[in-house]
Amino acid sequence: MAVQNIKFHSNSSNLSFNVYSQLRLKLITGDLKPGESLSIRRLANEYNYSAMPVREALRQLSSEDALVGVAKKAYRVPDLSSEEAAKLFYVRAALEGASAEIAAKKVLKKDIKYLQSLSLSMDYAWKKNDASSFLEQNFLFHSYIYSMAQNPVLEKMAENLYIRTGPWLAQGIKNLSNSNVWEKSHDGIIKALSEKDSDLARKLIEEDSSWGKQLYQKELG
Amino acid sequence: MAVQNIKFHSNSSNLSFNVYSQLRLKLITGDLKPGESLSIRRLANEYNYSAMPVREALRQLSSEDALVGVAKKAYRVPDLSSEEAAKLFYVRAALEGASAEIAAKKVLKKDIKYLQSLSLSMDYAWKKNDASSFLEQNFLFHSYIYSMAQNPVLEKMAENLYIRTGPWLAQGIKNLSNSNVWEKSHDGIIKALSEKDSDLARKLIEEDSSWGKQLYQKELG
DNA sequence: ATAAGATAACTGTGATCACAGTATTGATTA
DNA sequence: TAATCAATACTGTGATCACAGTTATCTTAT
Repeated sequence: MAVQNIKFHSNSSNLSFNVYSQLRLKLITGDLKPGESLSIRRLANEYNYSAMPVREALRQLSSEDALVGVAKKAYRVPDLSSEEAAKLFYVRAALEGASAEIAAKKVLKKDIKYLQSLSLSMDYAWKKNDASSFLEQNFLFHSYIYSMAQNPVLEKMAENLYIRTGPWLAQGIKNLSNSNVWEKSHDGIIKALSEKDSDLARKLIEEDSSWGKQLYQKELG
Repeated sequence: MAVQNIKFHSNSSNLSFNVYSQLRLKLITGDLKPGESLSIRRLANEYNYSAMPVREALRQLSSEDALVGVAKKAYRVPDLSSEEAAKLFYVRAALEGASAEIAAKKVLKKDIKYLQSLSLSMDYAWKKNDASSFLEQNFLFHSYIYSMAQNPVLEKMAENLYIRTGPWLAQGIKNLSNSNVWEKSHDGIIKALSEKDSDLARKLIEEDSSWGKQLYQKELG
């Protein structure tokens, strides 16, 4: 299961955590679209769980602002304004840049190898037009760079921001997957990291974040 | 009730949110000490609520890493190592600095007035040796600066980091409240803000964060 | 007196029900 | 035909129970 690839944040052996992980993945791969509404009972039926785990998963996601849940209305995927999304991408770029800068100073050979393999898989997925797989591995790529900085605080925040930008990034990607805007910018990032060029790594990662932002804005017209 | 002064993050009219807010305040004011364990049923009895709202509040706090909750063991206030705490203070200082820099460019007269009133109250609380009130208003001071940057993403992250450093800051303050290390550093911050000196505001806020860090480290020595 | 083991008192988790708001549907009326 | 209002089907929230794992206590044996 692809879900197993996503790194754990807390205890695994909970049903709540299962649901939480699966929903997170759906946000990343674009299975959940901005504005879409989620109901506890509906998801419980769908996954064949009881209401309780779903309920806790939704609450957790909404406390992370990955979903919005007000009063007694259904939970929803946030439907951000253009400015709100821009702020999200802005902060994400800042934290990603910081992570990459630190990561470049600590990088090991095995890190480079892993990132290269992810980049290859992404290329493959792109050519196959498998947006879902492409997006999941894009997350893994970025997430791994966060983890390289070895600052759990930074890492969790960056991941959270990625999740929140996920649905918009996905929407952008899926609408453009036939044209070839995907310029393997990750290869440049890997090169900068392997050469321990921290300034360049920061710059390129920030650009990569902005790329998602531009895709989203192009979407708006 | 003092709790009402703390700004809302999500829906208010929930029992869960009440509990959440009260616990958050207790983390800030040092009513909850590092390593202390919290139980759902115990808190439910204490607050005269049912288990459900407490349960959701605890889960939310632990998803924000303000508490830790693993497997089927009791929730606990994190008992961070010196390095972990340092990382926390480091990231907090970075985000606070960014907030202050932006805030300095958008500051209004009413903002200055409010911050001054908080600074006065803090001074009063300090002289009265009322650590709890001092700490609560310190949070409000910092929190208000986050909000001035008008970036909800940044704001929430900074607040989260403040909550997480809360118990250590509180411990540091309470053990030193008779000596007068409190140098009204906030007045300098207010001055920098009112003069729209964004670089200085960033620098002073970062120092203020570090102050808490030093208090904590002195504690360890 | 001390260590080992069983028992009892805790812990979070999952399941299910009743309730009160919210949204949608459909009928009724002008 | 279109608008208004009642009824119905939804929503999250709160309460309560059973369960299984964890921690503490107390007894028992050496």
